[in-house]
Amino acid sequence: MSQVRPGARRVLGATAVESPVIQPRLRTIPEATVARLAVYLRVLAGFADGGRTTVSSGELASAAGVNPAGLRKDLSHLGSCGVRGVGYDVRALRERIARVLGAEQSRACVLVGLGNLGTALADYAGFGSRGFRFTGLFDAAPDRVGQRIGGLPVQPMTELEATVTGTGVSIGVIATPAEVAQQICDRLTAAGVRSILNFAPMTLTAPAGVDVRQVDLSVELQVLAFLGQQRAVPAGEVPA
Amino acid sequence: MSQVRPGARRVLGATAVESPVIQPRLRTIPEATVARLAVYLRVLAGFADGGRTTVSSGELASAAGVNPAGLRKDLSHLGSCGVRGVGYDVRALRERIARVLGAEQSRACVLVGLGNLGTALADYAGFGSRGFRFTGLFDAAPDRVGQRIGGLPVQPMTELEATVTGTGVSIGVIATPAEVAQQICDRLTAAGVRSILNFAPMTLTAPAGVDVRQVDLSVELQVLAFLGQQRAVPAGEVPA
DNA sequence: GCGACTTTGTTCCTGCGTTCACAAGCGGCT
DNA sequence: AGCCGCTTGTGAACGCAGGAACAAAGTCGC
Repeated sequence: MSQVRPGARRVLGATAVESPVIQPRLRTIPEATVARLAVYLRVLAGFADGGRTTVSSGELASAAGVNPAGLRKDLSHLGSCGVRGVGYDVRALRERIARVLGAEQSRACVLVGLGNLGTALADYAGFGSRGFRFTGLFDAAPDRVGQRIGGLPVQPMTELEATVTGTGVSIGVIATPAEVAQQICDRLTAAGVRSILNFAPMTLTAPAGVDVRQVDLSVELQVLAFLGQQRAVPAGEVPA
Repeated sequence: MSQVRPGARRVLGATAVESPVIQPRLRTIPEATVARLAVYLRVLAGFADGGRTTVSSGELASAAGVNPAGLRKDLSHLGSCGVRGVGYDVRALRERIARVLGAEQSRACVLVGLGNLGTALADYAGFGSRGFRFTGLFDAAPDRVGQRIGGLPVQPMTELEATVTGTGVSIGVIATPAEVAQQICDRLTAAGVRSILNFAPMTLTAPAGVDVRQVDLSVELQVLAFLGQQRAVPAGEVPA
């Protein structure tokens, strides 16, 4: 099971400018760990809803689909938070992870492109409960402008820059056709957006200092198809 | 990229049951390479549409957003296909990658759950052009049954097993609410589906031999938010 | 025909991620 | 109060991925 993973395997965090006296703790968290922390957060919400107050690493790992030892190592990156012999306090761990991921504060996002996928994203309840809120929806089609999706009106593309600079947007989401994705990316970065999530099947180029994450839904399907094919013909060579 | 993926970094392919005489070539392809091959395939389609007949590793790597050396290493997994001093033949390389990924043959898929996201997936043109076709759309809501989406009628859940066994479905896509995702997964696996792509924010458990890939859209956003936060406060410690 | 340039394919190496295994610490029971 | 069992946290080893550098090979120009 993999979360989309065609990504840079770079190590996150500060560039090791550590003052050795003040900061004995490591300040870098691997990207793979960050992605799993988000999953743990979701699983912990389920445990909390079920009334659990403590969980062991084994239970949590099972629910998240990972190795218990790896889960403990992931959690060790944010300091000791568990009690030996007992486990982890659900509430405290949730807050700790949320704080590290920055999910405690609401982050303003804009969404460009409200076709089927964009509409699904705007309506997706999972974003709001995880600290994200859309402050602007934009589309180039005149007949989409003015529609309300998820309680927010769709605005024309001309308003993009004003909304970005006016509402302190930190993340831009692109769900447009591939042909215009690069152009949207340019406008977003020019307006000051430094984090972009791209759903268009197109490799974006952005200035240094801008983080771009690519989600290509068909890539996931193709990896799955490869796995299935490999399983079907385990010893067969690719025909000439 | 990462597409989302906090995932197993397992090596795909046969379990090294190689007959040393017949098969001198390695039979395993790393999962990360498979994901990138799918991206190369998309980029190559763009070059072909532009009339190009040959490309160098540098051009291809630039268009795909990867390192040229890494690209050549990826391609070396499927045998020498380039000409030194010239580059790669666009057409031949496309066919080679498509064959390795199994994208040359049309694969039957079923899609369960036609909310906003499911509808977006059913309409997504990128699937059809990459060797995937939906042979069944299913939803539990009576008012959705009978609607035509992407030329296909939505069927009631009761028809799921019959369609799976009748049309030789190899991949099941789940886009339902999280509460029923596990139940759908159980029905799909019971009906013989051995590859599942899950968009519900819920960790699925499946029998051994079934490949499950998880795509959680909010995980991507949270990784992006973490990157942005890390950049904003490079020296700040998490407050107590 | 020959030399030089271009580009591939491979090899080495460094670093990260994952896993296993064990020591340390805490609660409960007697 | 002391012991036992359970769970965390960490240290070490292993395997994989990514990057750089180099040799092989083919083409273009003279």
